Amino acid sequence: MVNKKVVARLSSYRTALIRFHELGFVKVFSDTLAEAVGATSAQVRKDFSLFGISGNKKGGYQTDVLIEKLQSLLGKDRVQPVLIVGIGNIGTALLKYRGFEDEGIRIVAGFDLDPTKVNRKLKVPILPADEMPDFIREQRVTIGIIAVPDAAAQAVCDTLVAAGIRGILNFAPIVLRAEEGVVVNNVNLQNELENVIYFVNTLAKQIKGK
Amino acid sequence: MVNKKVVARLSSYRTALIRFHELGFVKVFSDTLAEAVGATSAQVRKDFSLFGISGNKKGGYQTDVLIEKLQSLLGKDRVQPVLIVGIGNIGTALLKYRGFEDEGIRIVAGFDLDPTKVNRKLKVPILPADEMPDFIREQRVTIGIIAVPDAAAQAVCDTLVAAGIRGILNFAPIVLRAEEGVVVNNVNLQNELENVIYFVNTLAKQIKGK
DNA sequence: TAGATTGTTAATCGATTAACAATC
DNA sequence: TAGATTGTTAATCGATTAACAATC
Repeated sequence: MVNKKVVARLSSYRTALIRFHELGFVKVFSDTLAEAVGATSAQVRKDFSLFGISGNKKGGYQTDVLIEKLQSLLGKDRVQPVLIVGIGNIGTALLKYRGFEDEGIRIVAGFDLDPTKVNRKLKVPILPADEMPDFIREQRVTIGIIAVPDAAAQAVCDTLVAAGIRGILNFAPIVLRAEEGVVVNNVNLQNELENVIYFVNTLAKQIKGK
Repeated sequence: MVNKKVVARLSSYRTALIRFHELGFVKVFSDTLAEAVGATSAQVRKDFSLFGISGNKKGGYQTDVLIEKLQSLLGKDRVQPVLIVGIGNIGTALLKYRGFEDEGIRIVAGFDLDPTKVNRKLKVPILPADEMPDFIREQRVTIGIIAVPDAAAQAVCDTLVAAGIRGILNFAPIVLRAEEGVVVNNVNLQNELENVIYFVNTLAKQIKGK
């Protein structure tokens, strides 16, 4: 069954493979790939078989063919327009991040309630929040990033979905409710950091306890 | 067994509980909490029992007591010093993010190779990369955030660990190798977005296919 | 008390890994 | 051919959920 975790691994395989390809590898074994992404070779083969990707018995996988297949699975064969709501710290960082463009992800606009942030002349324009629904409909954008304060996040989510957004990457630390058929992925940086802190402290205690 | 996922849920419970507390809730049921974080009530109770947190049969959990316990588990009872390596887009966003301070996370310094980014006069100073090891040792920092380009990430990781860092939040899209006892959490924003794109595209195809 | 909720055990579900036949 | 690697099935492992006795 295809779930979030499997697709995340596909992304990792892809990143690693591109690196291998740049290093001149023409073929790659499940073993090598597994090592690069921190998985097992069985898992690599299992994942591939799930998507009908096959290699050569004894010969491994042909790097370029494999990359091609992953590209297509991950929608890299065409440009994916994405918009960002909330031009604060995170929103700005993502807006400026040059790496997306190479990866077929195009940030098409930013939106913010604060009129002083609006700037239509930028290559990626920052527009007033109330222009969002029309923009989404006209440009047929289906993916959005929410980087607003948590109190505003659900309302933004509702507006996005009503206008036609089908997938959301959410940085606000709340569980967004959206209708069936809308994909929501959450990134909670504070929790991630807390997680690290927890394990560092627990390990430190364990060592002391010995 | 305590794993990353359980601790991530503790963080979510905590966030939700603080919200409940602000709304004046004196007690909360496993049911209510589950709903707020998108889990099941059985899971909430299971998680709590794992950490020896108990409530009152019939009476649920006392909000303030519960928050207190989670705070202590998650290391919120003291300030956690954290440093950031790589003052690019993400690094800058995290450096500026005001929310950490309220959460007991103090960004104590940023580090970058680029001398034009160095600025010792800021409240959170940005220092040259080569001062990192001494800084870590002198200030006894144990948590670091890596926000450098992927080609530099492993070297930065090695330097951090050698100087005494025990936990890393890594934004570079590679698997970092670190000795046993060092905690590494990865945040791969590109993969997260790719994930959303994948499912949006697959769902769209499914609907068309019908 | 009767009803509701916890805490925990057992059952289920899902994901990962081991193993090995097929085969290049 | 002999050796190595894939592709897949079965076994294992771990996490989630269901269920229910205890009890407030």
